[in-house]
Amino acid sequence: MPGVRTRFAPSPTGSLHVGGVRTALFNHLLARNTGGVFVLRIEDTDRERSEERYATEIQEALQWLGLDWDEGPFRQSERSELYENAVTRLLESGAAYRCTCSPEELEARRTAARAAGERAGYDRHCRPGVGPGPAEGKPSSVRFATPLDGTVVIDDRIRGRIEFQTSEIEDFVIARSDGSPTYQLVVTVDDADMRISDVVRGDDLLNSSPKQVLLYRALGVEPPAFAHLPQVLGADKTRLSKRHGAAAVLEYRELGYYPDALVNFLARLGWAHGDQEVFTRTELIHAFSLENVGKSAGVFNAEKLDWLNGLYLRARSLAELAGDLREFAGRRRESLPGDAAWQERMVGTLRERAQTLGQLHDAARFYLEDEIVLDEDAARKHLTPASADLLEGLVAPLATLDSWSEADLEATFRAVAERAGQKLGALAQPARVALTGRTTSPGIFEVLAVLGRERSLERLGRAIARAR
RNA sequence: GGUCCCAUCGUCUAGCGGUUAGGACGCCGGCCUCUCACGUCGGUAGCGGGGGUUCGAGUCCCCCUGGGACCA
Repeated sequence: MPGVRTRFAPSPTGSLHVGGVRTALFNHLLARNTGGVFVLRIEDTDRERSEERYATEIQEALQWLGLDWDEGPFRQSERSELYENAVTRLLESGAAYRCTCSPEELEARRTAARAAGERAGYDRHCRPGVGPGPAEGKPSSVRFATPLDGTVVIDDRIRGRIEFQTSEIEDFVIARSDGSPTYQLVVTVDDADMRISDVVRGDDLLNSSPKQVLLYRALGVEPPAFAHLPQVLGADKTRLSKRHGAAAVLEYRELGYYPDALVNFLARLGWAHGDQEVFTRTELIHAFSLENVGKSAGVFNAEKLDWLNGLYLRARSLAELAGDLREFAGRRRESLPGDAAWQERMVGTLRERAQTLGQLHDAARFYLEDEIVLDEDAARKHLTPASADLLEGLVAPLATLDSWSEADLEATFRAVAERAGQKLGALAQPARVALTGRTTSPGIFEVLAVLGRERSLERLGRAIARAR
């Protein structure tokens, strides 16, 4: 069996979105688990809508996700000669013919046909031996001469056998009157030229597969195997677009998601391996198979991605996580104060409460900035005259505490609370608001320990003043 | 309009004729506890409908319904 060769062929007409990434991922996994080759091809034949910045962005996104390719990126815009040759060959072999019908003529006959209750497709007016033939001296497009009868069978690796009657396939255009080749032609010529063995793509292209098979035959090339992936939908079950929160993949980087988490999540959207939810890259590569890809469209479940990302985040060592946060803050054009050791202690107190680096960074604000943001509701509830007295009782013992350790801090709190005849919570909550500005935070002793004595006492003092 | 595809908890899914229909996210509750979270234990919730085939259908076949894609 010749080696597996898969490809990902995006058009640079917009940012790469998560649906596209999943297509790329499945192609990548299929190539990797068979020891095959993964090809990247930029389908930039549409000069009007293609933009270089998107071509660049797509590659950056794939690299960020670790979806490395073995060949390419090939550019269709640099391969026109190949397409022109193919059109010429098809014309010469009689598999295609010139058509001089103008858009107006086509539209008129189409309307008439529909009124007469007939098929709306091209009427084969210019096809030799069928219609009157092309007119002289008019601009011509090139159409494929679809066999008048017969069937095309797609043995889809996900959906099984799908049969198309060629009589239902009209004589589609393969080259426009300006000579530019159409999608059907270009894709087929490239896939054939690049010896793609498995075309894995979205099921929105399912209906164009029989046309491509016909082209392969006419070109004298054995068609590849096909696998049509179900769509990825937004929460409202419509196609993914900008409206669905983060659509562009690189936005997930800006939000602080891990590429491995996103890949893990996307792999499980439409594919399953028993009950397993969490996969390393290696496991993914070994476990993946097209046969286990589902057929129905799937909704992008953002909460599940968050959960998974939290798992990946918590699996990082403190040193790694501190490094991740430094890099992330840098991306936001901010930097972290303190040395690496202090940063590690800080993220250690926060990581169980964050699912993304963005959340981690936001939650770290009271550590990072001198001025805390005081939540008004929290202050009203916890910074009262009564709690001011309680907090006051903390000041002297903390100021003279021998070691600023979590254990000693806790002992001090418990002693102060007990002397006041209060539970620990009655003291801890006001202290939390005083130190962090909020009612929820890491453990109060951890917070004190990381903040340090000076900053802690200063914040306590200010809170007491405000509470009175 | 034509062709094609799809259909198990709210969501992602396991299931490949015999299961108390399993797991995960979410949600609800218990435990842990200085708050929140993490963790842990438990709970809620599903085979779209109708016909067949079969001793027996979530599973196989047909129809309907409902989604969707492409072409026009």
